[in-house]
Amino acid sequence: MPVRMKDIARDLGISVVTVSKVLRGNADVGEATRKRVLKRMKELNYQPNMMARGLASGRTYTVGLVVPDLVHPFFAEFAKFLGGVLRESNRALILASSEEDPEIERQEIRTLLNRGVDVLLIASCQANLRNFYELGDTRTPYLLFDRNFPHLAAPFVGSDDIQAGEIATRHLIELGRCRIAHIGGKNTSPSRDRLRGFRNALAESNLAAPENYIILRERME
Amino acid sequence: MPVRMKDIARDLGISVVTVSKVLRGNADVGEATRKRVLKRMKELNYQPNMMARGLASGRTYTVGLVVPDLVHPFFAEFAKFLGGVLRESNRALILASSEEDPEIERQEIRTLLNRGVDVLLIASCQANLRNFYELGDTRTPYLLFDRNFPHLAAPFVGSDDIQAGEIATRHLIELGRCRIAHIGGKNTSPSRDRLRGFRNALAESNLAAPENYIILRERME
DNA sequence: ATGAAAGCGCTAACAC
DNA sequence: GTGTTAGCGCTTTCAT
Repeated sequence: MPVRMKDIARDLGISVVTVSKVLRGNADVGEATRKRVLKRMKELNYQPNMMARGLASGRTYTVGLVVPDLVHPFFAEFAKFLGGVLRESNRALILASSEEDPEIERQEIRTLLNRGVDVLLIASCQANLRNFYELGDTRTPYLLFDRNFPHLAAPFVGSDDIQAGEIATRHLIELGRCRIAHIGGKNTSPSRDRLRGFRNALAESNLAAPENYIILRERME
Repeated sequence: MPVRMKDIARDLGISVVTVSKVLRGNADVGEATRKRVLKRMKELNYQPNMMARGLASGRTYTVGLVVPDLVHPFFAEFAKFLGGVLRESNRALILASSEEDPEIERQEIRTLLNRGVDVLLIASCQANLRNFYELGDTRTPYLLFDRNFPHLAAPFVGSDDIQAGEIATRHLIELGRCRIAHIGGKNTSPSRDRLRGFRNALAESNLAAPENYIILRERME
C-alpha cells in the first residue's frame, strides 16, 4: 500500500492541506511544521500520486513528444536530450512514435492528450493539417518541430531548410559543377524546403534543373 | 473544455454510471440506451480522462519501459515493437531512458511508478540490485529484459548469452583457430554471460584463455 | 436495466 | 499559519 498524504497528516496530527502545502513548497507553513512533515515524508518514503495531483490541479508536469520514427538517430537523440532537460526540472517525458503513419499519429496524439500532458511536441508525418484540427482539444498547447505546416498558426522549431538547400547547391556551383541532381525525401517540410533551396540556387546562377535530375521518394504537392 | 461523461449523461437524461458502463462494455445496459450513448459519444467526440479513470480504478492501461539507451537500435527497435503491440490492445507505452546511469534509472522508475503504470519493464543498467529493493512498491509487477539479475526472483526475458558465447567461440575453434580473444562490454549480464560462454568453450577444448586476450570495458565482479 | 452514494488522492479557495 | 469545504472525472458497490 503506497503512503498517502493522509497517512502523514494523521501521524503528525495535522491536516492534509498542510502536508500538501509543504510538498509544493507553499510559503504559508510554519518552519517547525514543515520540518516535521519533510522528516516524516522521508521516513515513509512518500511518493505523490501523480494521477490524483493531475486530476485535482489540471497540471501533470508531463510533456508529450510524438516523433515519426524512434529508431532514427535524429529523433532518438532529440528525445534523449529533451528527456534529460525535463528530468532536471522535475518533469517527465512521454514518448510516442507514429511510425510515419498518420493514423497512428492521430492515435498517439489522442492518447497523450487523454493522459493530460501539459504540452505536446510533434514532428508530424502528415502532409496536411487534419490531425491538428481534429485534436478538438483547445487547452493543451502544442509545438511543431522539425516538420512544419506553414499555413498552421502554430509555433515551430526547426532548421531553415530552404537555406540549407541553397547553401549545399551553391557550394556545388562554386566548385564549377553544372549538372547537379537532387535526391529528395518524403513529402514533408524539410524535404520540400531543401528542394526549393536547390531550385533557388540553380535559378540564381541561371542553371537549368531538368526534372529527371530530381528524384523524390514521394510526390510533393 | 473537454467533454465529460456528465455532459453525455445530462444530454440523454440518464446517469453517469450508465454512461461509464457503456464505455467499458459492461453487459447490464439496455440495448437502446447503449446505442444512444455511443451515438452521443461520437457526436461530442468524447475522450475519457485517463487520470480520473486511473485514480478511481487503480488501473491505467499503461506500461512503463526503462531502457539504458534510446539511441541504441536494439532498444529503439524493442520500444517501437512493444509500442505497436500495446497500441493494438489499447494500452499505452511510457518510455524512459536511464542513459546507462543508475541514478537516472532510479528516478525514471520512480516517475513511472508515481504515474501509476500497470507494469514495468526494465533493462537495468545496474550492476547490483539496489534499485529494485528500493522500489518499495509492492503492487506494481515488473519484468526484467535483456539484462538479468540471477539472484533476483523476478521474471526475465532475454537471450541465453552463455550459449551465445559458447557457439561463437566453438565456431572459431572448429575453424582451427587456437588463439582466440574476447572483447567484452560493460558489467551487465549479457556481457558476463558471453564471457562465461567463451571460457566454457575454450575449456571444453582444453584451450587456454590468457587474461591479456580478454578485454573488458568494465571490471566484472 | 438503472442509478444513488461513496470514494480514489490530491489541490484550490477561502475561512479562521 | 492552519484547517474546512468542495471538487477534479471517473469507478465501485449496492440498492432498486
